[in-house]
Amino acid sequence: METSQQGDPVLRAGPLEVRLGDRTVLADQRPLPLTVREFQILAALVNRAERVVSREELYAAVWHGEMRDHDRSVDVYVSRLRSKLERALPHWAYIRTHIGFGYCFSPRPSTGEW
Amino acid sequence: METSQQGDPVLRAGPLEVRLGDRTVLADQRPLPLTVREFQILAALVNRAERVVSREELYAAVWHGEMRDHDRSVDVYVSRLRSKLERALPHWAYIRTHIGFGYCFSPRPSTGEW
DNA sequence: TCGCGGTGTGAAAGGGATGTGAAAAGGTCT
DNA sequence: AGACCTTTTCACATCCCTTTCACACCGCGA
Repeated sequence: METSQQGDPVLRAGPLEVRLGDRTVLADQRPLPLTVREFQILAALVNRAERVVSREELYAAVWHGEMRDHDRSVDVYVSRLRSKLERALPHWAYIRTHIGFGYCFSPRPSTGEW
Repeated sequence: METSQQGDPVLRAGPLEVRLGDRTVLADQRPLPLTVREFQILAALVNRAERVVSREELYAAVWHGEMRDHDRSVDVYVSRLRSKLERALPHWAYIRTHIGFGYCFSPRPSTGEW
């Protein structure tokens, strides 16, 4: 993965820039404020870009524990993350749902109507 | 079998790429969305490529149980799988029917009219 | 030609999975 | 304590997946 001048890993995907090292996200060069959990979810997904990640794996990566049955935490934070990303970058989609398994970070220009 | 950077088993057959490890299928490099059952059927077939697989074996591989007489589940999902594959890759055929036995994953360019 | 077994596939019912707003609980600062 | 923000949990609506049924088609044998 690309790294910044300070050596921090950085991911660029369209107008989105995720600086894992300093816990910063830029959308069109503008800072996108995320809460701790939101950033952790995003980071976990970005670190596994283009791979389908199970809810259990995401949960373990963020909460460091066993996910209880029917726990919806992951879904809730993915929803909030999507919401912020979409408001900042309306013409891009980043997180895809894989029903029955989990999510996949897969940036693409949104095909929806403008 | 070939493996990806993450060490996941990958099968390439013409323009089709099946990543068994991360539950992803690419058609001409583009993600092909499959449901759980569809992917399981495909995975079971790919794992037995070029072999004729009985309905019973496919059923056991996906549903983990004894197939009831006259159960059509396998047929239905093979049909849906074919449908999605054909829509994504019109000039290729992947699943052959062996009447009275089952199916066989055997990729080949389609000979149909253009 | 008729009947029959085998297969392809559309359609519908039902249920599980997901998106998401909102309340409850917890933390931090002053 | 009070204000404010975040995390957690709950509840509900919606979506879409699975399952099952039914019908059509095909090839074959009587």
